[in-house]
Amino acid sequence: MSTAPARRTRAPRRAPEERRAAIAGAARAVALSDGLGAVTLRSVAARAGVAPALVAHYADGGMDALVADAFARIVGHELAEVAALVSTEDPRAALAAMIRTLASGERDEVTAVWVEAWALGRRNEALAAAVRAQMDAWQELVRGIVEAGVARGDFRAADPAEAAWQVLAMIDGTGAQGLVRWGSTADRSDLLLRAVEGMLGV
Amino acid sequence: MSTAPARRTRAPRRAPEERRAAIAGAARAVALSDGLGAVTLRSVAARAGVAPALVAHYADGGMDALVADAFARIVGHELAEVAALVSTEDPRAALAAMIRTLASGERDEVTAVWVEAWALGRRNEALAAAVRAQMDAWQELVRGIVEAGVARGDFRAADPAEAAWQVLAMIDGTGAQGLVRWGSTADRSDLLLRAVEGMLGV
DNA sequence: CGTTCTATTGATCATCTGATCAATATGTCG
DNA sequence: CGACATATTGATCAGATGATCAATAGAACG
Repeated sequence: MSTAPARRTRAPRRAPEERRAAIAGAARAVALSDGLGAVTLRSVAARAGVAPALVAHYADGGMDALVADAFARIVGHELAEVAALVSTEDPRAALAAMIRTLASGERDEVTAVWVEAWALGRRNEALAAAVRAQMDAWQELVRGIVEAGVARGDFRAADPAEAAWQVLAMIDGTGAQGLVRWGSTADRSDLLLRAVEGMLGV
Repeated sequence: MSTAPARRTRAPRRAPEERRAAIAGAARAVALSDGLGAVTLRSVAARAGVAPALVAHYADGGMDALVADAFARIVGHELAEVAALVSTEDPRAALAAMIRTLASGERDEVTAVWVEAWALGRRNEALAAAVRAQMDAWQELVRGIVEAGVARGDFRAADPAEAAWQVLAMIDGTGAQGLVRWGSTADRSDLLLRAVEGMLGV
């Protein structure tokens, strides 16, 4: 039965920056597949093919910082993706494209990361700071869309900054609900798009 | 310095149902003050003034079930409170009162419990079931208000059931954001009320 | 080749988790 | 008062967590 405890061969020696990046990438992968709460010294080490002590060695601010970094990388990547998707479109189409992408159901892992970040952020100050930063970045993106829409007369919003927060709250709330309720996919995007367009007076 | 490890006197013998209720109450208290994730065998035992083994003895479905029960009690209590607050008012006032209450900032602990429940619900099926049940109950309450408002001509909503989900998503999303962003209180209620009234065409 | 630097590791620690079980203490009933 | 039923407990287990430190191994350089 070869109950071999999966002996690991010694990891090849790497330049510190390279190893650091590999570990950060492993943390990101663990967070996406098993959740932010599963980002532990040992799980990250296993994913990176490295001894747990090495992860501790490179995690300067402790595991809290590594978790915060994994969150920032995941969400930052998603933001960049959506920003690229949205940049060329006119405001209404951009809003619809963004919502369709975010609620498509393939992003459940990212949504779960967001929800876990809000929860864990209460006990992990580094994570809380990262969450605030990413929320600000998202709000900026949405505000830009709203402002463009208002300028064009497509949207109606007295305060685009406030409207952006409202849109994000709607997106996040729907996503959180979907985590426990609708298994994976779903056409939550319709529900969501109608609500947001209602809020923006489309 | 009396580093006395706080020796506990033996807990007085109680009727099983009474003890069961006391333990459930302790779990509720721990969840409210330290979060759902802090509801552990030992923390609940300490709060109840009882040996950890006794908590395990009375937690029939394991700690998962105890956590789910604590969640259901907390959220169910809040629902009953809000339902009572809202029952006599006309729809517009009821909606405003509900939102003012929920976003008042004194409910941050309950909001945190919701967010943690969404996160933990992915690994705790009993909790996930409780979350679904409470979401349904809330949706029913909101739907009632929306329907009354539509009947009266105060609100405009093609599908009150869908509108209720949208209102809840907005409330939940705003609450989740507030957990990490705005320290405790805040006049999120204004932001929230304006958004919801916009959605309902007030 | 031999030396040096350092990336990597195994071992270990203290602490936490949920859980089980025999032993004990307490209340009740005959 | 004595015996029974059972609520309660201490001890203990296996597993997981973050973290530290001396020892090791590998590569680069003289």
